Amino acid sequence: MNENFLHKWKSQVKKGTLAFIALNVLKDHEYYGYELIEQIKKNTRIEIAEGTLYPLMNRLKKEGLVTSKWVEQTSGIPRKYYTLTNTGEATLSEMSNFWFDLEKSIKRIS
Amino acid sequence: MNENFLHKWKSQVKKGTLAFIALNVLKDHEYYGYELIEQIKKNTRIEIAEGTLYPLMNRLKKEGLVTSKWVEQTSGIPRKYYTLTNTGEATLSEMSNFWFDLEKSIKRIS
DNA sequence: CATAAACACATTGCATAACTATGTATTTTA
DNA sequence: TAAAATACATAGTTATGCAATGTGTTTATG
Repeated sequence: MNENFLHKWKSQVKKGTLAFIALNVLKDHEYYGYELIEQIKKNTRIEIAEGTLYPLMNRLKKEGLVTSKWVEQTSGIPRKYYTLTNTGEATLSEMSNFWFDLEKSIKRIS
Repeated sequence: MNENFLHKWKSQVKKGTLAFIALNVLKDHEYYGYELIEQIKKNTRIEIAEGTLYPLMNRLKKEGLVTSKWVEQTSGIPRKYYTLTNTGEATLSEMSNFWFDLEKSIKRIS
């Protein structure tokens, strides 16, 4: 029923949500980009395209919410690991407040 | 803490969410635009600018999720009332599934 | 009584972010 | 030896929230 609208809508809902999810996953563990995609898929069944994740992580880095470091591998391509900063943790906390308020509001009307 | 990022982020989260909220509010009651803004504010504390709501309702109408009818007032400007269509109800139901799945996923990682 | 605020509709232009497509390069599997 | 998986990245398209602006009516207020 209105498959096209639903498809577009789901993509719109991901705006902002993906940043929130990525920060949450990085909260208690550091991951490199490709691994983050897998972790998010495993934990939330949400599939993030690489073309979505890498620009997202660059934005989060630019905003000072995460830092990154290159880690050379004994074999293969070096991996870029992301860690939450203090600002990142504080910001995530505020994001959680907003998110759970929104949840409650939506439960109230649905 | 990163007030600017938070501001932008909240605006991004609203993308898609506002359509979901508007449809939910229209589920058991028909409202006109200006009234919808008030109802949403009252029930969710979320403030939608008029420049956000009117284009949103036009999109929902174009997608066939709502219909609208002008109602003349004995005094004052005529009001445009919105009603959910059958397609709108069915689509809202699918949106709810996606939303509550997303909620659960985020609870799992936060 | 005049003026501001609230009511009620609408559009334009900007900023942001997800997604598709594409690209590079290495390693593993079939 | 070719394909798939790993691992990074960017460019262009598309959708939507929001500020600014516009029109016109009704109600409150000083």
